[in-house]
Amino acid sequence: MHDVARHAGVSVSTVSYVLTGARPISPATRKRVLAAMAELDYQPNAMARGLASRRSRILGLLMPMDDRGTGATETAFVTGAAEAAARAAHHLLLSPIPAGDVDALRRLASQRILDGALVMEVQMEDPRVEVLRELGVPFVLIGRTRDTTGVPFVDIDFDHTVRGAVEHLLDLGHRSIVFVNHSQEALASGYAPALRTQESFTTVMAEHGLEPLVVTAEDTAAAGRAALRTALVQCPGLSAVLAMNEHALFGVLGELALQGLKVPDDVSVVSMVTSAQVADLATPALTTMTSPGSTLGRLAVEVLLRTLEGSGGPSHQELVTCSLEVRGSSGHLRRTPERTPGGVASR
Amino acid sequence: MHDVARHAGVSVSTVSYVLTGARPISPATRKRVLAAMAELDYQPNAMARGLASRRSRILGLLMPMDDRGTGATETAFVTGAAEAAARAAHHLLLSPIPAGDVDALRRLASQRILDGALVMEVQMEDPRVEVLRELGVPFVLIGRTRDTTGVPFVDIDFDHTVRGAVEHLLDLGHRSIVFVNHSQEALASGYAPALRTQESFTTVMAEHGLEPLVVTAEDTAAAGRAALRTALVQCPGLSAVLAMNEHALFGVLGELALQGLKVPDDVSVVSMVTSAQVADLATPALTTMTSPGSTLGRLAVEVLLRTLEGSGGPSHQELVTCSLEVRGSSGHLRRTPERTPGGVASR
DNA sequence: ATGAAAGCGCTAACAT
DNA sequence: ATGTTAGCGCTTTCAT
Repeated sequence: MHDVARHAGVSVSTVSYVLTGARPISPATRKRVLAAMAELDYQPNAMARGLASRRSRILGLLMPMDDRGTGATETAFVTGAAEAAARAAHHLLLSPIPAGDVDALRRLASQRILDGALVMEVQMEDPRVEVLRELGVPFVLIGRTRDTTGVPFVDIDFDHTVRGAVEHLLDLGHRSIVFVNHSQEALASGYAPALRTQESFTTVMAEHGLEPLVVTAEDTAAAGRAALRTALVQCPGLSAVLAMNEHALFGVLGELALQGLKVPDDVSVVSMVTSAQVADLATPALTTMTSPGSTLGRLAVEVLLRTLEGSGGPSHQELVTCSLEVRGSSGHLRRTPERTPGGVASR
Repeated sequence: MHDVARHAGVSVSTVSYVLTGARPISPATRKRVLAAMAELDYQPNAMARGLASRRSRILGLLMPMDDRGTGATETAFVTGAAEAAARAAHHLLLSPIPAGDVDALRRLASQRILDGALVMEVQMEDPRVEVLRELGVPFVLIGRTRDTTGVPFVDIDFDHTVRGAVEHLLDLGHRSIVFVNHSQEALASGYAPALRTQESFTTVMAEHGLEPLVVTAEDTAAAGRAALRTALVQCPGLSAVLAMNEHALFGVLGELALQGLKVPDDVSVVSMVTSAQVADLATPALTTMTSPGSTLGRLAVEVLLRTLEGSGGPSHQELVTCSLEVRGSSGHLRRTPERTPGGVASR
């Protein structure tokens, strides 16, 4: 920077000010400085800037890496966030700290390496909120806690998503709908998307005077197969599956085929918060409430950066909707076949 | 840090030295300093350390986010790398810079924010190698270029992977094997895994005196379906599919079902460099050459950190194998049915 | 509109 | 084994 200043015949502070834009510089000198920078291939040292300005230009992406958070939907968040950060000349620091490891987060946040944080895999009661607040690290949740007063977040509108899916199935004439959710443990641990969708499902079904059948499953195909068998026992007349668990859903599809039940002729299937990529893997392709993809990540970064700028205003809260994309896995209710519970469909 | 020093009755440099371990400290004073740190909840300022030591303790994860690089296998790399970095008290900075954007990489590397870089989505001729070398940023490739002399890397042993898969199919009696690869464009752009596996496949088949049938497909189910139809036209007696393209493979599976061909009774299927998670999505579950998961990412970080420590030695190069996991999608050759090319199997 | 200089919070010589 | 101090390369008052 010293060299650039000499090269342009100005002081170092002037060079700094054309870099930061923190005070007006005459067009003439600015041009000379810029030229000198280009000439010398000058790039400001990030650590020095960070130390002097107390702004690292680094955003933390708090992404617990339990395998649940690792689908195509989450990857899209990351992609969106990374690109938005890059556009704003910021960096993204990926931290795999588990949601419950308060000490590790405290250590990270105390290092003053982050200007702000994006919190993924948010739980209903998430201890990270309190830690970040206490340590004065601005943050935006990708997801939301149970109590969202004063907490900035962007999240999927799960209620809207469930309603869209259920109404699609109702429109097709289905009345016996089973909801395949994540595992009991996921629910117990406060995994918000599972809890919220389940509650919405119960509510919506009740609104239509229908019985809300719910089964839970680990995120594996085997668990999905078992879940479908359970569902068929509890409701032999089952004509539609609504899933909040992609991995289990592929097991459900396999089990349906095994039982001789055709999709969508015998059973309609809708997968919620699912990417087009994943929808495409099944045959027929899955009707989905399509996850917002990179939008959510981008949005989160934009909200966070706005918070860092000025603000003081009310914390930004925003719900993004999933949109219904009808593919081959859902269709009109055809018939209500007699079925042997838990066995092969009678012919 | 000043406060900690006073609290412990020592100088700031002593505090610094217990932090860095750069010179011996008597057990007694070290204990006092540590106690003072704990007492005051002291955490060293990362920017200040970075500036003074010229070591940011940040590793760059250069991960171009074209959608190809976004499967479960790549996610596992990231997980492994993140955890290894955390264990070594380092951070991971996620950069989505495309492999071809030399300027953006130059800008990033010149900021001296990275102690080193992990390079993902490596191309056969990758311009990033030259840039990083020129700017003096140590790096390890996850993948490898065509010419690997003097370039540190960790990669999958694709030749071993292809041999394992082909030999499994040969053992089962299959002779008519089609290789479903990534798209023509991916090959043309120098996507190394696609090029290497295809070459190995051709070689191995030739070694056994067999015709190497190869079809390419975009990473979509639709392309996979089309690819299978093409393959059946070119080789109606086809009894096995070997895939290097997960997305297309699910299309292949769908098309096989449509054509009335059962897996594995009529056609055996093996997917290469595939995670158990993805293998499980299909019914029956896919026989795979299972990708090394988080190992590769962890290894890359360890190699990079070792390079940063001392080094000077020969650049570390390591190939990790995929191991055969036989699931339900592969079985003994049963028969060679007469088939109507491109149509439904005759019965 | 520009310059001079005092830090930012550490590390690492150079001391003893 | 510990202390003293000069930077690290910037930003940002306080000047003019």
